[in-house]
Amino acid sequence: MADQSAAPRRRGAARTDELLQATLDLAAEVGYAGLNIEAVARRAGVGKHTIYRRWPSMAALLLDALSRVWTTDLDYRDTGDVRADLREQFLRSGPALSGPPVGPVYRGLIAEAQADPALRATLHERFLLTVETRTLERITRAQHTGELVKDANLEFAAEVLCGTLYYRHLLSTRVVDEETVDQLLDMFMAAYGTAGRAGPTGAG
Amino acid sequence: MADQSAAPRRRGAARTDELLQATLDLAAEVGYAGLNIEAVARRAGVGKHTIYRRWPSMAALLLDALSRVWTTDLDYRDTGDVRADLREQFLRSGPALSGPPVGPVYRGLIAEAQADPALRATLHERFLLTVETRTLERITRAQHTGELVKDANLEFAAEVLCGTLYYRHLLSTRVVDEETVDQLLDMFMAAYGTAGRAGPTGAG
DNA sequence: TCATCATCGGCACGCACCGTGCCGATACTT
DNA sequence: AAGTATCGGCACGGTGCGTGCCGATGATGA
Repeated sequence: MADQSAAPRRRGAARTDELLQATLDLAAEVGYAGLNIEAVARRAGVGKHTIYRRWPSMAALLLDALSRVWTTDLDYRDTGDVRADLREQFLRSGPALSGPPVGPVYRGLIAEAQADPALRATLHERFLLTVETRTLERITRAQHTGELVKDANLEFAAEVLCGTLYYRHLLSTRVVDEETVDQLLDMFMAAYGTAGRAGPTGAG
Repeated sequence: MADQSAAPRRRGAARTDELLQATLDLAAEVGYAGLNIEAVARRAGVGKHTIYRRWPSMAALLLDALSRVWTTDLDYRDTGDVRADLREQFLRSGPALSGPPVGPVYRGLIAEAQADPALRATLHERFLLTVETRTLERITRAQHTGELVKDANLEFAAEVLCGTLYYRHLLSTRVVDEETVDQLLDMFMAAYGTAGRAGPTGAG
């Protein structure tokens, strides 16, 4: 409208990128409520067909939009101190997960997933499970270096770590702050850490 | 229609009960998808006004409907063995939480809560927090009897226990089975239990 | 007993969004 | 330059929302 010289009506992949960006922008502005296909089309100055040609549903669009910004360097650092590395990652991912545009999009997907088991599976596989896997990789290395006990079920431990944070973020009204993360890591290290207990080669 | 002698058009509180029951029945049949005010009205043979006069929104109706069946004796037993009592309760509440009619109603509330922060707070306060509080009470008694260490942050421990189960039930595609509960309790007891470590009055 | 009145079920409305079909215009392809 | 796929715009039927109006029905009090 204001500047039509900047809108040469892109096509194909270029339009796809613009649509994903428009979805994220709209989500950041209006939240999940008010986030629907017609709104995205209006926002992007696009016919609804242009969206439906690319994604079969709002959920599919949200999945791609989330992928676009969920490249948040999810890889844990490895300083040799597993607790410090987990702490840094948890504190960093908190605002990223709750704030715009990820928060509203994530909430939208969770909402729609409640009525769609297939979407729930996809959401779990493409995002929740990825976070768990990254966490599992990091704590597995810590197990190899002796920071964590040998016989721990780390797969489940990773689920508890991530699950607790997701529970806070998405289901409760609490915030994930430093105190939360420290308490979570206290519990984690008390359950699985080798410090302050009989070592793997020690007595008992 | 089929038998009008059994439908003497109740009023007031009696109708309210019938509407809540109809909501639960419908939720059990069609799940969260297809659960809306018009469907409840049709199912109950009722005008929409009769529902709107009682509840301002679908979410409010679902909250009351959930309260109606969420009286599932949530009180933990106290056999003196905190792990066994938690195990029993977790295994019992699993099917109750996932299956009909609680599961679909719960999913519906979670879905709507994603677009409504006030509903999210109400949901957390009236249901999630209640479960956490019951758990906290039970493990606090265990702390007093010496089953759990003195300096543990049990409030957070209760959140982790419940949060992990809710994460499984509502966000992941995994099931909460005996193995899950046992792993969760392994972690819990390893982190907070007094068995197998220096006792509160012992050395260290 | 009978009049009164709040509540009831039924119907219809405007609104919004869904997913689809059609149209002429526009940007790429050959 | 000709051909073609994609584009934006518009309109449609369908569905659920929340509200208003209607006559009927069940409770209430004179």
